[in-house]
Amino acid sequence: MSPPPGRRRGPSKGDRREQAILDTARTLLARKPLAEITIDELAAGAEISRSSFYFYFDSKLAVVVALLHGLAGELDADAGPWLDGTGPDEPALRRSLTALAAIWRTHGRLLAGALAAAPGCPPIGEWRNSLRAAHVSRLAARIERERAAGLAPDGPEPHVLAGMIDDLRTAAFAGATDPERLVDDLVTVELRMLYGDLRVLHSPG
Amino acid sequence: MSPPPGRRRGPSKGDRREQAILDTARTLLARKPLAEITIDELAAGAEISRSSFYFYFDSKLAVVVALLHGLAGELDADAGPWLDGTGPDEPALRRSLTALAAIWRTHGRLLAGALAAAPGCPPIGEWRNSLRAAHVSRLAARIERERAAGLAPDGPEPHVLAGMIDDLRTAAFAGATDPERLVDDLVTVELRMLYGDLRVLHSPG
DNA sequence: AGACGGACTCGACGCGCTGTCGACTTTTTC
DNA sequence: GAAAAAGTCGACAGCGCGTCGAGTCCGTCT
Repeated sequence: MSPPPGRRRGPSKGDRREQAILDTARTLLARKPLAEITIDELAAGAEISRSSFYFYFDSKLAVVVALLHGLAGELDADAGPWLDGTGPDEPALRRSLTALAAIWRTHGRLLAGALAAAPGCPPIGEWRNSLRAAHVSRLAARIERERAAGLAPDGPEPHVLAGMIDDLRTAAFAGATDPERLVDDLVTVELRMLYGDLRVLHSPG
Repeated sequence: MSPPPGRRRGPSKGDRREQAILDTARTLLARKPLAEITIDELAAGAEISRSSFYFYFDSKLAVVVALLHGLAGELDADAGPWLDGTGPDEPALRRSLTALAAIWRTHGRLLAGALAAAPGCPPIGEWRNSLRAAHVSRLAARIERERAAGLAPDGPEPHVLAGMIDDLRTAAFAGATDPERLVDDLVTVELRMLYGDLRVLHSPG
């Protein structure tokens, strides 16, 4: 065949193998948790020997990192209008959370596995931290704006509150079998966390 | 020495060894995460060989389960007044959370390790689930009472909301280096989740 | 053509940790 | 003081990981 005419350099054999490993990982993850997947299986799926696997990736976790990087962009999808907006803009928040739920639906095992492996695997830990930090700092900025404008009540230091919201999302989605069903409740709860005021309630009498 | 006179049956040699394993586990856990602790170390700490360890426990996780059972009681400490009370009783909630924080301070590594091992280790998973279920159902009952009395606004189905609160606590404490410092913020946030009303806010003008 | 080098492949090895087995010693019991 | 129960251990087998060095394939340069 020799290098195809029109374009120089199609994907080399190695590139295709690397892809095959990634694909196999995705396929396996759809079927079982990360912890139960072995390098043998990954290699077998790509039709190479276990030792050849190491030519492409340093470890199973390195595969996960590669997979994760493919998701980095998607994870903020539709979050902009909410994070940059103002006021208890319920529809914007709902759109943001709906997009997140969709990701958790398709990549739940990957995300759950990554989260579980994060302590004890620096690269994954850093990935998680940087994502979390990005979200937290944007949300914290929003909280500050809202408070300064008198739109939101005082409360926990903005970064702390933002962190709690991020944690709540992660915990909720990680534990959910049906992410989309959580969205409405998450919307309500997050808005309360941000804007909820304890009005003194009418005790009976 | 022979069996001591007054009381029948002091702790047998085996009982003491078992204790020694448990103690070693506690000690090691104070120093490093569960995942980095090996059966060898546990056995060495109790001054027996690795194979003798298996006489006492089936696995490292079985030790964790034993440790966990010792905590089962403490984990509800001081939660009664809050869970059985009524209204946004901030002091009661604070006391409950303060007690929880203290447990996370002393047993954080154990709890974090257990949580990480829960998927993939049925006994630990069950332990976690039963604890969670107990808390969730008591809290959900409280939510129902409050709503029926017109003291709390409507919102997510009580069990779902209670679950979110439980998740939030776990995530927050698991990630914290200083659990006690979280208590005040958690109090604020939980009260908002339960009682927070979105009053329509004065837009400027 | 032929030599070179980089991309790629693999079997064999050593390691660390797990869990089991069977034989042995110690302690308890009657 | 003999039988049973409790406790102890070394040796072994298994699994999954990561490494090493030898070998093949393939395009390039001269």
